[in-house]
Amino acid sequence: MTDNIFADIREAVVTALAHVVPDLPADISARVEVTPTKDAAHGDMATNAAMVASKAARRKPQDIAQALVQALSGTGMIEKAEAAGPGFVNLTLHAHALRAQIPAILQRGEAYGDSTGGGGVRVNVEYVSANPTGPMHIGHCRGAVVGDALANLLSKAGFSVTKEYLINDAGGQVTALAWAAYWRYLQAAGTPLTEAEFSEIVPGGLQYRGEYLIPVGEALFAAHGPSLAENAKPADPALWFVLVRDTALTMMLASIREDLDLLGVHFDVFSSERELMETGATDATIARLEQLGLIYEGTLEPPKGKLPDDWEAREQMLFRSTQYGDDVDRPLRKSDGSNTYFANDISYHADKIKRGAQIMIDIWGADHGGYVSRMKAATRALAGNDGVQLDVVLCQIVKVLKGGEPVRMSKRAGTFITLRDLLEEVGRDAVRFTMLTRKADAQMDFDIDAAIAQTRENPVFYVQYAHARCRSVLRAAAAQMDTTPQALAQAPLDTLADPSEMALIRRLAAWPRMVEAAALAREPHRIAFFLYDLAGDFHMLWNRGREDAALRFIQAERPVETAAKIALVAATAAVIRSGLAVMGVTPVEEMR
RNA sequence: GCGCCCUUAGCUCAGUUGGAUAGAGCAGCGGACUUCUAAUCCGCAGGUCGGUGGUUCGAAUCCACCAGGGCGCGCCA
Repeated sequence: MTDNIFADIREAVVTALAHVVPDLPADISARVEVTPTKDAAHGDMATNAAMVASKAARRKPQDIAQALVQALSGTGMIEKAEAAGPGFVNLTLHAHALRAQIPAILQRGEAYGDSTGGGGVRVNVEYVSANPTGPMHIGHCRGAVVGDALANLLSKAGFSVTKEYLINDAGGQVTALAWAAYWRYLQAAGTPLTEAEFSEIVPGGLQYRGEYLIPVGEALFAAHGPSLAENAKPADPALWFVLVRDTALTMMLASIREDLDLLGVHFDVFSSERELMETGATDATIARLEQLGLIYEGTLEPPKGKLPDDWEAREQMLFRSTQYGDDVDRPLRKSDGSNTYFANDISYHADKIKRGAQIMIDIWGADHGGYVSRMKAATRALAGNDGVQLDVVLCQIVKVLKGGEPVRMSKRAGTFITLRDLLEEVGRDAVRFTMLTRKADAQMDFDIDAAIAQTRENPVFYVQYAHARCRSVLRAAAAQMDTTPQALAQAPLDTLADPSEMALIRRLAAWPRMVEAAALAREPHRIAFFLYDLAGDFHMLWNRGREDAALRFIQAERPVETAAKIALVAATAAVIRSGLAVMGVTPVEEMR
């Protein structure tokens, strides 16, 4: 027996199938599925066992189905088995077997649905990894929520999960940040220059013009006075660059961590790209690839179609990613001899493997989609026979709407809506839940009004309301009975028999299976939809109590029935909390 | 030009990894409050799953081609 009633029944089916079809190859029985039925007329569960075994057994699916029906009917939890359609076996469980999930849920509480299926395999989930060059914005937010929920989901599914953030504190963006922070410093020092005049002396021009760097400039001036400039005019970068850069990085990272904290996202590991580079890790990684014969000096074909203005053929160090399924080989060195970002990123992934990751999952923005195949190629090259695997989850763009109109500007950041703006307006729970109401690889419209609306349209509200209703009933019931989980788990449940009660129990029993399937697919949004459906089942049952007094949860004259119903309500609340915990959303006790 | 992602009801989206008659919400129409909060619920109506072929017992799902939308395509990270 496990928490997962589907896994239990599947075991029974596979065992029966082994009797019906001796010598069945293992890969065939691995394909046997036991799934919930869509239609209650088909019983509680259906299995495809007869159909997947048909070819290997050289028997008609219907024949095997008939034999399975014989073998399974009336055994264990199965009350009835029927062959149907092209070879399905529909299973109807004893009602008491389904009801038995309720005490199981009450005993486990939020841990219900925890699985050992992951086998403790070490998974590294890397997400956000925003450049520390400014505040977090809406684009980062989706990746943060999806990554965090996926990491929680994998933990629940029995994987050993590390949550990791890579600080991209190297490269040209950081140089640009230093110059932008230096501009704010000059302003704090009372420079006579205009922004345009300053921009002319900045290599590549002034970037990052948002107001968020003003505190950095002020902090630099407070700490160092006018000493980093010459009469409030730009001084030799040798005098200030490292200091300004590091101050800006430190303050930006602190601000990002504050934002993440407000979002409820916490990492186990922060890795620094610059530290990794300074240890020479990238050169070591390139040397290793060279040993594998995967490095050569060569010239890439120009991209087809419209050429970049400054295109010229150029020989550079290339990685044979085409050997691992990529379209073209990829450069590891720029023309000035420094490493490309790709080279550093290979090295970073090698580092994650070295630290013990068996599965790496990267959460990226959709604009990095073109990068997936080369990084997977690099991982395959590095992993050799160890079988370390890289999965990439791409998060598509989020458009923020308010009153149906796109929202773009942020006062603080200038060009984008910040995470903090959104959190202030919508709140953490609604942001997190709403971000999980779409598949990651589908574009999302985030409507601020819809996210805070208190109607069924808003799944955040609808699920929270269901939980609050559960708690409300439990508070009321506590006046006349012991409502602790331990006490409720002892309640006789035979009186739970109404179709809407049984439908709710079936939904609850499907939760462990949902956790495993969503974790396998790396799709945390499924949790949001499951909870929405579960809330619907509960609201329906609640309202049926208005029409039919026998379905009301608290019935003063009938303590036995009441105890059973309250146990069901408590189990419902526990599963909702279990799901919300994966999503990082706080369950509410009452609506106000 | 090439690669990746997407296309499902009027609108916004699910679809349990290839299963049975494709499901929700909104919008539309009709109902349910003396009650554990009606912020909810029930019913009706709404579909050529972008298109055409293919794979097989079986396709919204897999493959090929086509159309439309998004993202990307050597010294950005």
